[in-house]
Amino acid sequence: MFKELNPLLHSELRLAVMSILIGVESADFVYLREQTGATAGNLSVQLDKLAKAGYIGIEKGFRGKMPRTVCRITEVGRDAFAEYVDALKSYIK
Amino acid sequence: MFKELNPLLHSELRLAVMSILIGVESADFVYLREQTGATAGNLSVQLDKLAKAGYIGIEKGFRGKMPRTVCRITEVGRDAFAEYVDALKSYIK
DNA sequence: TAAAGTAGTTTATTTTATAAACCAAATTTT
DNA sequence: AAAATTTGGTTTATAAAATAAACTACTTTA
Repeated sequence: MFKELNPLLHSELRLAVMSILIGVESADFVYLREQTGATAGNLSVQLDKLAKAGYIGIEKGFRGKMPRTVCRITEVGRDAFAEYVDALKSYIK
Repeated sequence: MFKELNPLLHSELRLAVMSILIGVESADFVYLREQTGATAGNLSVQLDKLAKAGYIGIEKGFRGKMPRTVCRITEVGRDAFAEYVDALKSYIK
């Protein structure tokens, strides 16, 4: 009757991050923080979880002299997101 | 950009319960437990939360000699569900 | 009448989310 | 050129949530 909701994606902030990343080539930490309105600490933790699941890739580098964290969705992440959206539909229609 | 997800509805079990109740006149505890696959303890706790928020009404009575708990969605619950679904769309499309 | 089943509730444990505190380097102010 | 502030984060502590396990109360069956 109801499909299971991937608990990693069933979280407001992680879902927002994935929602942004699915629509862009890449996005950096500051952009994600601004768009989601999350605190840096919370964002840092949630990005780690997504990365550990292989849903996103994280590259740490520098823009000039300042550190810069760039995130990108992976194919695995894209699939998981699609499946999550599909599962959601069993609840909302 | 992203609408806030009502945390009371952003829970797999509570969402499943609301999803069932929105489509029927009423449903009893056992039916909800069977349809959702939840444990009785978990269901009991989550129904309480929905009731305290005024999203569902709970009537306790008897069917013959056995206790029977009947749940029904309220107008407030219906509205909250609709708003939640609308908010979700800001993440998944 | 003892054992097992039904319909739940309460309590305890685990997991999760979030905020607060912190760090290192860069930039700005005085 | 120190001192203070800002930037870009991470780590740690706390609060909240989900879940399971244990329990209660009553009923049915053997």
